[in-house]
Amino acid sequence: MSRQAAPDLSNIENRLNRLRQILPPASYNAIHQLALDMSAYGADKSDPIRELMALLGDKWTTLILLVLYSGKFGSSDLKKTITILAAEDKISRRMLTVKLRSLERNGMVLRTTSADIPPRVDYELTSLGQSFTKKAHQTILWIREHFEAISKARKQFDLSDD
Amino acid sequence: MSRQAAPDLSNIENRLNRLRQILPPASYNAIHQLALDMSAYGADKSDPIRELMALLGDKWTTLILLVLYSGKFGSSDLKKTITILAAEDKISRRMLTVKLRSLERNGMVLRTTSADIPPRVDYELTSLGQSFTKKAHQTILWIREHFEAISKARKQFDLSDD
DNA sequence: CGGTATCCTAAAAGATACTG
DNA sequence: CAGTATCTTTTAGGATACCG
Repeated sequence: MSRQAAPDLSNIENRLNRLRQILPPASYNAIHQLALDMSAYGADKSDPIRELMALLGDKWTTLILLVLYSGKFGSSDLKKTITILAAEDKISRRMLTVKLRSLERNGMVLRTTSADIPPRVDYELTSLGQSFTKKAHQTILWIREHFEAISKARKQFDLSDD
Repeated sequence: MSRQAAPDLSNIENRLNRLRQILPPASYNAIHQLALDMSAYGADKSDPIRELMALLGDKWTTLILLVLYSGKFGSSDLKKTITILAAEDKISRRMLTVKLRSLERNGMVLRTTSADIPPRVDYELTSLGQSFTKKAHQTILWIREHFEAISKARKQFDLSDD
């Protein structure tokens, strides 16, 4: 349970005190550890938690990660494979580059260029990226497993309320 | 390993065939099961996988879920608590409503209104929502645990490239 | 071709005012 | 005060043309 890099402790204490003032004791006790866990979840968009969660939630990143989880890909094959998996919703070259760069910057993807003719660019996951992708995959499998319950809730909501 | 609600099997077969044509056998074999897992990851934005991943990735939903994980909250306390945890970046009433509605529609949140004076509205997680929140929490803890590696990768990237 | 820069559109999030 | 409706701002994503 390493909680390294605990940022700005006095600020956290301050926030915990304010929570204690407004919440009933039961809620406060329940939220105490959570508040510590979330202490890095800040307003700053470049905060790793915010940025990586945003990546997982955007239109393409998760798909890119999952494809790369099956091995090293050249740019062209990567693009084609993603398009097929995404049910023919083509990823633009720009978006592919933008998302790969974010992943590379966060240590998830390794980009290798060869000076051959024609020049070749390959992408693969780092071990960090593989571990991250496993987490994403687990979440997706959870959603698939609960498909039915979710669909049922949607139907109920759409009928009763609107 | 329930894989219920397998959608549009012929379409999946079709896509698998096209993947086999463009990929080297090793990549194709590695991606086979993945392609099945992702077969529901479609262009349709209301697809549960896309929608729920997008929720986890947006600015407020994960925070809302984690707060509600500690119990039932009235709307006002929920708003205050989120603001404190989000380092004083206030959530607007509109965004709180929008995100809670999405969660309610997907079966994650239960909303109860009492006709008292003054009227009171409470939000709490369903058991589905609790399970979903655990997954989100695990991902966040993963990111916290790998904070250092991520920061290091960022510094390296920012130095070398720009 | 792979990547980037520029421009444009669409969607998310915030501000504000209104309703009950 | 809880929620919604409307308007504005910001950002993600796509189209296209250009550079290596």
